[in-house]
Amino acid sequence: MSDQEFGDFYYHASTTFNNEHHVESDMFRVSSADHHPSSYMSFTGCLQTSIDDYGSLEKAFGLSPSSSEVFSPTINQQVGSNGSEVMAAITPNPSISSSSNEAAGDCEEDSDNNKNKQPKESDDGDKESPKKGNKAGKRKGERKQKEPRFAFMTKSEVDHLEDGYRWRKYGQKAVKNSPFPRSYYRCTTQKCTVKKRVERSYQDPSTVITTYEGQHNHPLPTTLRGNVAALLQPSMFPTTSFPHELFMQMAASPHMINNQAGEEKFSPFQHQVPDYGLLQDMVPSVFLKHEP
DNA sequence: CGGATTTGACCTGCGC
DNA sequence: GCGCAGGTCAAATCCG
Repeated sequence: MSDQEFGDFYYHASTTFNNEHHVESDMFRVSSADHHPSSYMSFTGCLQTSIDDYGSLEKAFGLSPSSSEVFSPTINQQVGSNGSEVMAAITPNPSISSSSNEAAGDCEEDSDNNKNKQPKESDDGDKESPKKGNKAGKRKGERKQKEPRFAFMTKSEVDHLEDGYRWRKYGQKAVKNSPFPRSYYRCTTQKCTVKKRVERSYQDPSTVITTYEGQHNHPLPTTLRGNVAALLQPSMFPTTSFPHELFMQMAASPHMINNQAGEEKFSPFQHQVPDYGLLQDMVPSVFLKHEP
């Protein structure tokens, strides 16, 4: 099923479901000498050139130049059955000190993201601003730990792909050098700090780039979508480690189109969502490592 | 009517 | 210091 060369980090895996649905994953490391997370990148399809900096990486993903993400180990997954395609990147512990992505780090220290939401009654006493005070709630000098990030690209006509969780949109911004806006979502579950950003690639408008930040600290909403909820239940994953949880979402989300209402409108493939065993075969072991 | 979305304003960090 | 861009807030609005 796969050939695996973690020596210099090329990974390819392919899996066929029911002789019909074919999934391929590719991952490789650009520079074996570089330990920086950015040394990992997506390969298949989108990258044919050597990428040595964030800029080219962004271009490879069709991101706006300023929306710099540090992509680390990357899966490129292709689901052949319906033409949908997913390419993914994981940032287990981004170490960059990007400014624009500062908010990503907010989640960790404030277990509940209320600090962001209630700046006015914040303890800092800077209530001078009638609208919002220190909305970020960051104390100067404080270094915020960034949440792990997971980004993937999906060929889809809808921006917001259903992934089993409930999200509330809290913002939308125009993206520089891109005609498509970026949308910001937060998990609606209390005390869950997970956020995601959704934007279209300006290079390939048919591609949606979704970036998750943080880890869900709760099971899937039980009211949600029968089989997928069951498939993604933490009981299946006693310790829901972030990467493979999202890989599950990767596997499922391209086929769950914008179904916030909750009813099931899955494509036939959904009923063949791979079980954990299959995923273990599909996903490099590094992605399946459970937290201690 | 309550929850979700929209949207303009505001905040922050970075580069120049 | 200023401008820019990303990210977030929260009032207004929409919708079931």
